[in-house]
Amino acid sequence: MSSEKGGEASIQMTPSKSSQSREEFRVFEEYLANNGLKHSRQREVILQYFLETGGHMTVDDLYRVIHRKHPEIGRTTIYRTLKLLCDAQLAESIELRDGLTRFEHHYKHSHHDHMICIECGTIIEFVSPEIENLQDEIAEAYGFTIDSHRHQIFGICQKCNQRRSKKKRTRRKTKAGV
Amino acid sequence: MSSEKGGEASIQMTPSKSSQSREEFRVFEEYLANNGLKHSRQREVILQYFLETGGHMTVDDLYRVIHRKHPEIGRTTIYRTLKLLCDAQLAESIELRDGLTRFEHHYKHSHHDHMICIECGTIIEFVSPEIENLQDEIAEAYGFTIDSHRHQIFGICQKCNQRRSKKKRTRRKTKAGV
DNA sequence: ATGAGAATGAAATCGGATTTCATTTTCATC
DNA sequence: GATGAAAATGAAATCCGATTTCATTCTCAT
Repeated sequence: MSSEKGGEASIQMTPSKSSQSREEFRVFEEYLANNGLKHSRQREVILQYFLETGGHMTVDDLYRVIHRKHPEIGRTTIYRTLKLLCDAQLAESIELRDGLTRFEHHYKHSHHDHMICIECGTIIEFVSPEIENLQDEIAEAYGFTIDSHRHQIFGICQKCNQRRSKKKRTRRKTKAGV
Repeated sequence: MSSEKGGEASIQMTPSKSSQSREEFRVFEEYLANNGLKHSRQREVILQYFLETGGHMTVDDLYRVIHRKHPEIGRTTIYRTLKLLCDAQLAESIELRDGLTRFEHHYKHSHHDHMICIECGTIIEFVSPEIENLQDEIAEAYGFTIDSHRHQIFGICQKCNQRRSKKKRTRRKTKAGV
């Protein structure tokens, strides 16, 4: 799950030049300027890697990836910068059940909830306007004003289901054979 | 929220004799017996207080309440016993956003989700079969087998809403007066 | 160039939860 | 009722993600 050596092919490790022109960088610059904060090389690098890597990264995931090329950037700065990115609405933090905070891309990403595979860790995003509506109705019935919510479904994803049933079939065959 | 001095009237501090006859004690005894575990005075006391106090207690809430009458019972034992109660299906742990684990009564309590007031901490339980159905449909569409879920709505409860609007009105009046 | 204020990063600290370990308690067996 | 093996206890140590501290470095308006 936490990409250590496996999924490197799918994750861009060396930010491409084109990413430099991403809107997100402008948004971040603006945010810093509007808040009397300063630009820094570290912040730029961290945003770069945050954008390049898939969503749902932990601080440590990101730290390990960045550390290879930028061993001078510390964990603390990554913690702080990710918090800044959240404040700037570029990132959003989510917490599943493992106690780790993960960071999603938030810029122009619409609201969604999560299904999490408890076997392989895959995170599937889903949206259900119907559920959101029911939620609003329930809140209203209680005189409750919604600020935010989290809706997480834990279970076994399709791939792991298939892997499991394959294994079971094999095991059964073996048993019968013996 | 965490009952330190305020809501004591509503929380039974000295377990009544009648609580001794609760079914939960039998379930616990059975669980212990079936798993080669031993009965202990501490475990009985902890279960007693767990049942007597309202749901959604943290380990520390429970520790403070128990400590007054039973200063010899340590936090560690409370941690361990609550875990046992979860294993025995008498309790269920939930985690909100404050990083603390809370324990609900689970015995013969049906599934529900939570609305949490971000002002006063009140936890409202709600059930929505419609949402559960939609959830199942979504999972099925993804070939996902649900193991469990958590659905938490954060916002302002009715009481706090009223308190707020009252304050606002007063403030407006004051401003106008000055 | 320069200086005030912000950013950095290593190390210390925080805090809830878990583990360790020496001691005590439980309970089946005699 | 005594006995001993196994479980339970609790204080202290440890874990671990996250935050804070603080001396140093960097940014950037002037």
